[in-house]
Amino acid sequence: MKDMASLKRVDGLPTWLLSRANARAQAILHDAFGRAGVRGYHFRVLAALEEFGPVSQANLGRRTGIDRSDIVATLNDLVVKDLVSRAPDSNDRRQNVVTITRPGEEMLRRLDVALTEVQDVVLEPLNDRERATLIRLLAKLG
Amino acid sequence: MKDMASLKRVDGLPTWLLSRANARAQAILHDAFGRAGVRGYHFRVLAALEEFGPVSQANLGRRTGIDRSDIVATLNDLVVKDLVSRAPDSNDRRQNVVTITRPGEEMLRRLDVALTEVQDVVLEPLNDRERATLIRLLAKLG
DNA sequence: TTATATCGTTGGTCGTGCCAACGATTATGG
DNA sequence: CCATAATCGTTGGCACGACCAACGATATAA
Repeated sequence: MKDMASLKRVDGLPTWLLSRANARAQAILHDAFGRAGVRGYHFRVLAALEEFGPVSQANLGRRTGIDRSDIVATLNDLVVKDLVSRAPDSNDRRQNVVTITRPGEEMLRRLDVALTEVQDVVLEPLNDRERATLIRLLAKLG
Repeated sequence: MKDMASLKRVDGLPTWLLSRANARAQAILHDAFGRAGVRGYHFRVLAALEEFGPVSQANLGRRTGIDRSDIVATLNDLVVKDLVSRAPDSNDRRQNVVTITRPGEEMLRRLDVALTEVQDVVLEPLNDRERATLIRLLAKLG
């Protein structure tokens, strides 16, 4: 959202504050990811692949919380960019085995750096104590 | 998002916690609004109309932070539901004058109740002190 | 009066998140 | 052993919030 002259009716409401804060955070994140040529889904899939090793698409979906159908599209992108390889599973011909490639791992490292920087930009208005408190409360809220 | 077995790489990151907490909050809100037959845009437009009185669509967009083109679609819905009336401005024939109707005001009152309840559901995991702190920190973050 | 600005509107795009259904394959239970 | 059920990848769709470009009509400025 560009900007707005805050409505009395929503101003200060937790749901509103959450959506504003999140919008700002996601904008910064989206920007950083965009500079690396990826979106959130790409990162999550790469992260899951590196954390769990080669897995089927269905399992990838379960571990990332991304719908099977969206996993397909995300993998299509990643395969084209050679960040991931997709091969039929010889033990179960229903499944594919998805593996992160070397370029994929390198991309992930770059994204890690970007991600860390983003956190700092997002939390910039808060001091260390406030940051810790916010994280604790948000985690409780989850 | 249905659920997921949290990735090490994102777990605990402010951007992630914010997005999770917001997703939960918006799901609850979306649900409550849905039961009343409206979406977020509808509420924001009604709220702005009641707060500022009859205004043009462009001004409605500025005050709500909603794009002009989306205002058009939102008003189309609201007009059909008789929650709002749209008439050409006789002083400036480029503009329309948008006014909230009686049914619109009644709807707004119902939405107010729902909105208040939603806040409580969203904040349910926190005690009063924590709620105040969260609100303060989120506002700072905005 | 000519140029510029604003208005409503149409018709897109994007990202995230869903859901239904299909053919292919594998597992399960009578 | 065979029928039924479950799972897989995939296609194609929808919702929602957010944004953008461009149009004709109208109004304001230089």
